[in-house]
Amino acid sequence: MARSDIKASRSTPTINDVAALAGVSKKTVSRFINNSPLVSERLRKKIAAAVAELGYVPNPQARALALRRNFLLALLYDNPNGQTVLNFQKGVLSAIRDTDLALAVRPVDRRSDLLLEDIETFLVKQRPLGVMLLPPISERDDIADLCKRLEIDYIRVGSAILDEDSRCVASNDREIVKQMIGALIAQGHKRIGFVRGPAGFRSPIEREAGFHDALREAAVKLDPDLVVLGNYRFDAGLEAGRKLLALAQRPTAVFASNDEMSAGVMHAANELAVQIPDELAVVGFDNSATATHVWPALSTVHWPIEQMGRLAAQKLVPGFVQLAPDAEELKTVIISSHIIERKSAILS
Amino acid sequence: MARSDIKASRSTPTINDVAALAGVSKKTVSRFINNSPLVSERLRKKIAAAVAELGYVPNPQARALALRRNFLLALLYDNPNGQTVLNFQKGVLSAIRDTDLALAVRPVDRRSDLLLEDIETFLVKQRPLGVMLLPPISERDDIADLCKRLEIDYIRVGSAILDEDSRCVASNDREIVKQMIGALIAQGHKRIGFVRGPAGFRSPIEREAGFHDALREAAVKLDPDLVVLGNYRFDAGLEAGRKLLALAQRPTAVFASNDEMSAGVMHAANELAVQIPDELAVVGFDNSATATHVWPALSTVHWPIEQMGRLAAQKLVPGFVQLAPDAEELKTVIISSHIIERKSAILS
DNA sequence: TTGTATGCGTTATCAT
DNA sequence: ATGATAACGCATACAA
Repeated sequence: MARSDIKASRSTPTINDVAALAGVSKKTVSRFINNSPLVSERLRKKIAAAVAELGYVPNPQARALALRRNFLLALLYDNPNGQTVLNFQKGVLSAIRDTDLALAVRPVDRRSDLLLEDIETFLVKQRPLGVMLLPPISERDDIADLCKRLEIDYIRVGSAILDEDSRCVASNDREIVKQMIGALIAQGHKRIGFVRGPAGFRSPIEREAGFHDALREAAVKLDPDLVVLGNYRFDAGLEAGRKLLALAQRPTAVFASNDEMSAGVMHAANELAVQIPDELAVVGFDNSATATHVWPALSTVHWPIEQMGRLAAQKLVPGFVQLAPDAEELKTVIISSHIIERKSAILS
Repeated sequence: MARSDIKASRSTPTINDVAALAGVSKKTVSRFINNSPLVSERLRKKIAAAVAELGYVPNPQARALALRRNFLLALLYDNPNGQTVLNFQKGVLSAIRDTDLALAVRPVDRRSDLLLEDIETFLVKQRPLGVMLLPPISERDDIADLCKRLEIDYIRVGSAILDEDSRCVASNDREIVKQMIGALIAQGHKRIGFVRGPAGFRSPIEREAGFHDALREAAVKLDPDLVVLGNYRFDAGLEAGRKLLALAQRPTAVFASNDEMSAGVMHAANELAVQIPDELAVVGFDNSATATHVWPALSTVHWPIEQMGRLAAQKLVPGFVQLAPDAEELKTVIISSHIIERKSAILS
């Protein structure tokens, strides 16, 4: 091995070893590593050979110290639907696969008084290249401002455009819900129940707006009794279903603002032996695993959260993604959802 | 502000600033930071005051460089059930909350030829304090050996003890499945279908062993037709259910090795209008979200994967966990599952 | 118990 | 285009 005549570096080779073997300075090797154009083709080759021979891998900790920045993407969320986090995470990871980047996940508590301090501590410590904010905390301007102050890039993810285009990834919830409700109306439904998401957040608002849009467009009048509040959890869906099915004039269809609540609505129907979809059509939103597990399988909106994760990562660190998407793609802000028809509601 | 008379450090304060303000050397501050006993009470107070005044936070990147070790826990997994990863992750995060530690997640592909190189590259780059291996890759000795060679602590998580006590966290799958099947037998079931997990892994083996144990103990003879192979996914459960229900002598109960497959079995029953639990009792394993979403709600084994995550983190970095568990607790290896009775099978 | 000098592996500055 | 030298912020070895 030629290694021995260099420096007897038993441990992992450093930039110095590469420089010595290639007969150049550290800085030149550094330039090579960072793809600087300021390296002649001749030296480039020599260095490449040295790197290969030594099996040199740049030390990210040292780079982090020198650059005051870690090769890390951070994912901040406040415990929304577990599937949401997981699927988003999956998208991010697929984007940074074969990359020097790592993903750090960080759950936070939006109800804590120390939320901002918490996040600041985390960001100051980890100094990630960028931060991805999942709903509902993506809606908070103070968190975005904090990132700006700390000079850390961020992407806000949501059901609507929450920031300038380069800083956000969104889905078209309002439009797709309008389409879904429209499909229900086209099937003859006139009394459509709507199980809303929790108050104070954007996605429930967007989805409800789509509901209203559809009714308005079809000139179906809104019965306030048919709109009930939920919190995106199964039990809320169950309660809402019971309430809706106890109405003197039952709805013939119910849209729940996410799949988990849809499952609750279906349970309520099962309790009363109300047949789905014959006596009650049920549709949801997310297309989570639950959607296929319930019986009958749930007709729902496919929320492209995984793709949103991939896009978020790509927009955050365009230079790093392997399959460098073309500039056009990086300008994308909205990823469209689509409707999936299964058995819980006939839509076409 | 006294800050100005120190060094006009506009940016984030470093250990030097603290040393200057407290009138001590860097090293003493370093000792203070690392809770060294070699610091007098007098200096300790002065330094604490300086730290507080400056709002000093040690730079983890610098520490990482000096210590050749990152303040990071890594979670390695090969795409098992999404819920599993998520719940485990949740447990880990709850353990390292309010800690300097961060969690990096890393999915790998166990079928790739480059699996080991992939993991090595990741570990060499990130240099985490420790790595947690989820099943099924936790079962691979070559990965454990790699960690040893790289001198990175690891914890193997599984359905059985896979390594020395200090290096693993396990659940008692065999025992709990035996109990579950026993409960079914006690309810009078004699023909019990068993949907197995994928071949080549440990958890399916353990769970099937529990099944056999129970039959043997109750002197119920095993009908090979009642054991069918699955792969932990919904479709496999559906297929298995169809197969079992097509048998001349139908089973009166079915155990599926995870909830997702149980949901599939329930679909098969629904297709044939076989009533659950009256005509067919169905039980699962995991107690995932799906278990409550299906109708009737699934009686299942609660697999304490979140607690396992917490314990894994605690065992990996006992010095870091906030709520320092007593030594006794850290010796724990097996976290017991328990049975949850819902509506899909009467168990008591 | 406390301090000094040096190292960790990289990048930035400013020469040449 | 290339290189010498000084950061980056902390920890370790060794003195005192």
